[in-house]
Amino acid sequence: MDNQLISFTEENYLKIIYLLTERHNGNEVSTNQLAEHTQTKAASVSDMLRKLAEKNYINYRKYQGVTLTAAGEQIALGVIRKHRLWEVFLVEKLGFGWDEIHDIAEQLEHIDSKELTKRLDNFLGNPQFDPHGDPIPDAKGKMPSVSYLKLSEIPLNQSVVMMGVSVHSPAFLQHLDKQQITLGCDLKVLEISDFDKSYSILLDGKNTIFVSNEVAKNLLVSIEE
Amino acid sequence: MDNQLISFTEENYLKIIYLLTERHNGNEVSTNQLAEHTQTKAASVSDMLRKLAEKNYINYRKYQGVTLTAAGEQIALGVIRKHRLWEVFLVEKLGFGWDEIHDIAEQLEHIDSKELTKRLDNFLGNPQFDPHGDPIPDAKGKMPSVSYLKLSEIPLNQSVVMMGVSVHSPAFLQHLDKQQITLGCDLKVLEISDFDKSYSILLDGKNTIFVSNEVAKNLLVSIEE
DNA sequence: ATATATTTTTAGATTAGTCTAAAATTTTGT
DNA sequence: ACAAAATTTTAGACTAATCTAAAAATATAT
Repeated sequence: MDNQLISFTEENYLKIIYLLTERHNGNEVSTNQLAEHTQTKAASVSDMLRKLAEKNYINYRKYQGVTLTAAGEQIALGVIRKHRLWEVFLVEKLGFGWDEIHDIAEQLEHIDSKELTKRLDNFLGNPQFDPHGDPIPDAKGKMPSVSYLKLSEIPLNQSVVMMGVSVHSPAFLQHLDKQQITLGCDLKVLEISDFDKSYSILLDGKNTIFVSNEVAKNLLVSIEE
Repeated sequence: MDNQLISFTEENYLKIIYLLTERHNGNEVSTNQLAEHTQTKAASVSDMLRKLAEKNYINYRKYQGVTLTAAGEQIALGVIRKHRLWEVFLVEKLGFGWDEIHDIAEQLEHIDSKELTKRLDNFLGNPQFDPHGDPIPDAKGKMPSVSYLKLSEIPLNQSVVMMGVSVHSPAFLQHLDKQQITLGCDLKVLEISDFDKSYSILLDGKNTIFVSNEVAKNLLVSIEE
């Protein structure tokens, strides 16, 4: 519709490069990492990197990994914007669980229509965050600023609000559902076991729940003002 | 998601074969017709027909055109169902005009998730017709029965209700908008000009409007009970 | 520091979907 | 009915995205 210059596949690579670069605090992304996340082989990734570099979407020095150029980042942010808006739609309007939406949003993120994205954004009330707490870039690609901390870095007895998750696997999200841990809930770490580093947590000031260290590391929270 | 056996492109061919067969009252669709509607060349269509026939989605006798098998029809109906449901979404929920939605729905119709389609259908109130008046097949592929007549076939002074359009081009739909002809409005043909076969029509019992024969042929109506 | 292991790139193939040009078949007009 | 016109299919080629296997570059470990 709006643009035939970039393929579905190229969009995917740029999105993944963006997300992995972010995860690595701006450091280059390697060929093997991309192969893993694109579900292809390293050889295929190399080919695609050559192509994306030719189109000036990435900075690529052979054997040294890649980062996005400004042009590539804009495309990635557009895809991520659509992905996260559709996730809001799926949860808020269609009643999907946060563990069920990723694969559908992976498809919807490639629908090409500026007007659709704009109207969808409005229909949803211009949300700033998706159902996993991830920030939604605006139409110009600007991300809402976030400063989440891992629950595992919070001192004992400090009340915090649950803001997001750093893992999106259905298994993890379903585990949180079972424990009634949801975005916006109140958490206070009462104790960390010497034995297995598991956490005793006061949930919403009412119930005490127990979570593993693995869970605590992947809960993103912020301190109440 | 639900099925990787059929490509985006194959789905498109099956959908187009369905719609053209319907338009020709069940008669075979020719290679050239398909080439025109798929925006490809006849040679490409021949290749694809061989492939679709191998997969038993179409009945294909060389040089004789094609019809869908039961399997092919089910796939086509699924795509058409999604296309029309998304069109309802775009108009009813996002406020698009009926002239703006086709190209977006062409993309959305290939999103693969049974659960999404089911929830979308519910969210929209299980509509039976899309914004152009076309019937929406149900989850099993059953079409609501329709018996529309062309306005050009209706006797003078017979009141009818506007039910659909047989052309979906933005230009035609915008023309109807300008004349305030919308689905559900009341139409009565007062006179047909001997000179140019243009129609004088009483709209909603209030205003007299004039439409060309070309327009009258593409307005689908039904007689009020 | 250099041999070994790992990672990345290149070379050469494959598949899906498309194309042009030419051959085959069907339709049409007299 | 048959020559000319139109349609459809086949043959051979191209592009995008992928693969395996082998070569090249980089990283690691004693």
